[in-house]
Amino acid sequence: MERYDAHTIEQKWQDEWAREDAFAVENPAPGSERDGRHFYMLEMLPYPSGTLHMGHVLNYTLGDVVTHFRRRNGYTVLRPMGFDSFGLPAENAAIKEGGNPLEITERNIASIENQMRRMGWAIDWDREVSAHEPSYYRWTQWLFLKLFEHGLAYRKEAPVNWCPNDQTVLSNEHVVDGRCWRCGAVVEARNMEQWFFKITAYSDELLDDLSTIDWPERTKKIQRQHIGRSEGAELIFRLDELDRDIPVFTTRPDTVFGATFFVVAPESPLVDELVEGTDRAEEVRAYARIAAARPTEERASREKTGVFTGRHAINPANDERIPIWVADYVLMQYGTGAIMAVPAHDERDREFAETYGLPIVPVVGENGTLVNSGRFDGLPWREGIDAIVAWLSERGKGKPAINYHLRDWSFSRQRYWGCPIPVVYCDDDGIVPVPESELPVLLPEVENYRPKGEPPLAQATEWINVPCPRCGKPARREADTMDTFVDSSWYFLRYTDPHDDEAPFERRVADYWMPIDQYIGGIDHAKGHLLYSRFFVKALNDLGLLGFREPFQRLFHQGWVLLDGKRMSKSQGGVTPDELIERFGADPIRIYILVQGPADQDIDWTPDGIEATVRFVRRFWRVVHDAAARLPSPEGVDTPLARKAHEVIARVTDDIDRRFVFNTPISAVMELINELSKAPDDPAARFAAETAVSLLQPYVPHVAEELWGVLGHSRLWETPWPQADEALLRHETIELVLQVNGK
RNA sequence: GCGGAUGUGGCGAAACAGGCAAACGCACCGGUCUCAGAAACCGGAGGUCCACGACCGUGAGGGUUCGACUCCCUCCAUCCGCACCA
Repeated sequence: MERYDAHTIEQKWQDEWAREDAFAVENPAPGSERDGRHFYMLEMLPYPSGTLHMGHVLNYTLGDVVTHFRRRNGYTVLRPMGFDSFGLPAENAAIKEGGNPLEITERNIASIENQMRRMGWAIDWDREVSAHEPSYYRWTQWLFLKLFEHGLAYRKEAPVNWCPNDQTVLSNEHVVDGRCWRCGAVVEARNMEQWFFKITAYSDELLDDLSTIDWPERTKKIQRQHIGRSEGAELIFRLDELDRDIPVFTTRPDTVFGATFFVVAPESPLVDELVEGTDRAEEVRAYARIAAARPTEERASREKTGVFTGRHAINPANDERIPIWVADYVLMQYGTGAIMAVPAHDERDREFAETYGLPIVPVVGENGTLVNSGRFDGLPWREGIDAIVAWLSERGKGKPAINYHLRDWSFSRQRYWGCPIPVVYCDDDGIVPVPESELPVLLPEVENYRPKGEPPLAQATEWINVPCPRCGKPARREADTMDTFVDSSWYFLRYTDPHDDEAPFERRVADYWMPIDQYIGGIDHAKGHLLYSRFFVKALNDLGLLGFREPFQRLFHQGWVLLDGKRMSKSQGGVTPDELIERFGADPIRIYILVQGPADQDIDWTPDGIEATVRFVRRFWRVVHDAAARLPSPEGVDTPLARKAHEVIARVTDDIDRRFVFNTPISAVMELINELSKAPDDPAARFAAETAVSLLQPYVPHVAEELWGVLGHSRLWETPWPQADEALLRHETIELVLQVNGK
């Protein structure tokens, strides 16, 4: 028996799989129907920082086990890989260390690819794509143009987060406690023209279709909460002095009789209109300017402030004149940017009313019925909602309405390393799309990646100055680039048809593979990537480019790998996958990362654990070699060891297939190995060894393949999955448990 | 404040549809082998006690049941998400 040498074995089989292109799959011939024997397995694609980390190892090993399991159960499995290769980190590295983002990115990709091969993951490398390659982002631009054409991408002025130190706009995710995540400077609010995708056009559908997909309930909850649909009414408040109506949204129209004042958001255009030409104009405008500039985080944490405008509105329910205030606790982005304040029944309104001495009139009594509400007194407040809306509606002063928290997706970034937005600004023609035939708009080389009050691309004078595609007069290209989440909102479609140079993908092919049967990735993408991708698929479906409306049929979130209680989202000293492969080999790492506990739960990285796994693999190696020296087991032999083997087949299969758990199968095979080592003379010894090797192959494909050869077989990676014999699953004796008084 | 998840030996965990709690593994203890150590192998182990056995044990308390880690109710603790959304 040779010594178990992970590196030799792993290299040997990785070379073999690469030579055979063992995990590549063909696209269907025209006319093929999706037949239920096809499986699209996908894990979220990595961002190419310098190296993989243990979280990646868990993510992709999980997907790998599923891939092998499905393949050996007769499925054709599409399991591609690519890189989310645009984005800030490469650009920042270039600013900091010199070099350019392209070189840094491509160096990192090469390094990660190498690590992925060394992990032995069964990937179809023929379909590899990277977001920064012109052959990919050409189609990102093409899809943008389609969305623009249909009004789903648009440009408007909106408040953004501005870092005065880095001289750039930050996404909401990059503002931490009101500060820039990189330099720590306090972020300012600024109004800027930005590009948006009209994701809000799909609010209801994004909400409703959650019931059609097999996702963890907590993820659906996060999306539901993020979309934040609330039903209520729009009520009209009359402003006699200006001969004008102001609508407000409320979820509690039953409390309208208690609306004792009215509040407008500081950034509302209404503010100017209200105070124009009055003696309060200066004071109110000064307040509004300061309050509006304050970041939302700060606004929420400090005491509410406000100022009286001198104007009054008419409460539509009781015709009372109520004062109009401007206050920082009212948000412009939600509803109409103005509210009716009901201090008796809303905490925020109460706080404000108490601070400024405004009247508080209760309109819902202790028993939940309406009071001080005229003809509606005595009605339970829930019934009051419909009754009052109907009554106001008859008088033209209100109607039922629905509001959402979800806002349109701002996707323009004032940074360099991203997909150029293919439009040109012309003085005469306005925003002009770049003609399809001129795609891709290539990202040009620039001198300096650091933005200085304008995006780096604005410095690329030769690139930015072009004739208008429509009239030919001098015009300028868009200098903003796209958020990287745009790239990752459709990559799974490109995988289905990665070499297509006529279209982003052929609809027939995309429809064949999609939707993804099993998607695996972190829950941190619950309301970002996972929502954006759903929006993209729905929009592209509406454009006739796809035949389905949800991208990810089943979703699973792996847990985090923790070191000293902290997430290993970065490579950490001593425990990078590279170093671990070098010390222990890929197979022990693969098994370790899954045996620790349920895959959707966080696991602690411990050095002891990996040592134990190495010991187990050596033991596995030895016990199987011993069994290989035995005579082949007779077909259908019925011994305790044979029955154990069949029981373990049934358990492992059920665990992976139905339960989607990956730790207990390893325990089950360990039990089988233990029993085999205790009963080496059992006639089923060889069968038990074959079963153990076969069942463990998805976890440790290299050593399993080698041992399969030792047992006299070949090509385990395409050998059908073992079947449990029902006859041998029955226990020969029935245990009769008698209990008396529960004992 | 709103929403969600989790709580089982010294540790990671298992027990899937209510049926012998702690499988499998770590750490630990003992033994074999060895000059010695490592490795490997064999064995032990929830707690308490009058120890052949008995009792207690799944965050706490109650309930349903012949029987509860599992189902129901009330708490407690920890973690996560959202949060001036009218």
